[in-house]
Parts: sequence; C-alpha cells; structure tokens
Amino acid sequence: MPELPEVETVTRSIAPLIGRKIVSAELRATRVLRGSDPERVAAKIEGRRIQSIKRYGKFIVMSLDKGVYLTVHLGMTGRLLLGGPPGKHTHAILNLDKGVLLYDDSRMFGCIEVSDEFPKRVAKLGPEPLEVSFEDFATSLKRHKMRIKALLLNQTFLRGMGNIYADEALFRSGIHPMAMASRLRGGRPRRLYDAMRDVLTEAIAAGGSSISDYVDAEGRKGFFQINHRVYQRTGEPCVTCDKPIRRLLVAQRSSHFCPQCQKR
DNA sequence: ATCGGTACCTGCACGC
DNA sequence: TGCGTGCAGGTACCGA
Repeated sequence: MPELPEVETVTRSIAPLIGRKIVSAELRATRVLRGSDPERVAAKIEGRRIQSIKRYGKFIVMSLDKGVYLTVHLGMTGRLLLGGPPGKHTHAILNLDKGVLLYDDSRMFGCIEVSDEFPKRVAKLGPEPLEVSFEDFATSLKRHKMRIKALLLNQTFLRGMGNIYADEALFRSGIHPMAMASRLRGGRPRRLYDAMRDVLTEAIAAGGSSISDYVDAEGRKGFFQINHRVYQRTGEPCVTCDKPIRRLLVAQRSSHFCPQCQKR
C-alpha cells in the first residue's frame, strides 16, 4: 500500500536508528531477498553501522559504513517495525546495538537488497514529485503518449506516486484518468502539478493513509484516508457535484473519478 | 524505445 | 462452514 507519503512517514519513524550498529541479522530465504543467499546478505551487513536513512520515491535506502547499502521497498504490504514480536510474515530481523528492526510482508511484493554501490533500481527512478520544477514536469508530460493515470504510476516519470495519490491529484485538477498525457493543454498541466504537490504534502502531514493495515515503524496509523475524495469512494457522492464516483480500469489498476468534474 | 498485459503472493469481504 | 470470485497501497518482465 505504501506510496510516497507512507514511505516518508516510515522513513521518519526509523530515523532514530541512524548511528546504530547492526549486530546480527536473521533473514529468511524468501523472494523478499530477490534470490540472494540469506547467509551472505547477513554477513555483509553484520557489524555495519547505519550512517544515513533516506527515501527515494517508495524506496528506503540505508547507507551503512564500508560503502554498503541496504535498500528496502515495502511493496503492497511491507512494514518496518521497531520491535514487537515476529509474526507469520516476518522475513527479516535486524538486531541492533540498541533496539531491533523487523521487516514484515504478507504478500511479499516488497524486497530487501544489499549492495556495494548505490542501488541501480533507485538510480533509474524519475524525479521526486515535490522537487521537480513545473517546467520539467510539463516538458516530460508532452513526451509521453500514455493515459495520464498510467503515466503518474510510472516511476521513471516521477518517483513515489501510487494509486491513491494519482486518483486524488487527478480529481483535484479536474482531469479524467484516461486523458492522454501529451495532450493536456492550457492550465491543466499546472493544475495537475499543483494538485499533486498539495495532496502529497497534506498526506505527509497526516502520516499517510491507512486503508487496511498500514502503520509506521512505531505502529501508528495515518489518517489521510478521511480526506480521500475519490479513492475507494465508488458510488458515493462527489464532494463537489454530488454525482456518484465511478471506478474503471486504467493500466489494469482501479481508477476512481467523478464523471462530471473530470474531463478528458 | 515505448507501450499494454500478465505474473507474482496472501488475505479479506462477499454471495451462495 | 466452506467454496468460489474479485479485490487490494507494487513492480518486473514479456512480446508487439
């Protein structure tokens, strides 16, 4: 579930781990390690100190001493937790010189990767939505012949947008999810840019959206879900015009929109 | 080179 | 109670 605001919230909640040393790592041989050998991964990070923790889109990159990087992606159901008992879906336990960090993930779409250089998958991502200039955003929009909803989900276009915030930003800017990105004209690119930044900023301030079970590393829920205007509100009245919110598939993902307020 | 579709997993809510 | 279906915050990979 985690998109940029949720991953930002998790990253902030594990900031106290900066400066801590990884004493031992218990890793299970699952797809979460992307086929890497658990023993070798553990050996690589044991004894390393966490120098920094940064978010890049939906990725969390911990830089360890001796040039080692520990990269975490939460996928749909991944959780990083500071302590607490391990559960059925706990795939990694990092014992620190003070405290413990658990990685939990029922669907296992997330991953933990260790590398000797800055992770290539992260280096390939597009710019941060909250950092990109409007000019770069507008230029990039024109280059893509895709449905705008699909483009917003494309992490090489922008990093960190996901299904919730794409739908919410499109609603706020009055753009239909099926609209072609390269054909957005007039004030629409600007409205989309502003809406995207507003919704992300508001969501970060609210600690993200807790749809089913998302919590930060301290177990705290986000509360931005109460401010969703279209996401998972199919059939409910539009907050602006009262027409029922509709749902359709774009790029195989549910897209929620108001047929009255959002035009192609 | 870009794209759309499919695959990967588990859990839950729903109707029968 | 159980079973089948559809749905869920994500990305990688394949072929057109």
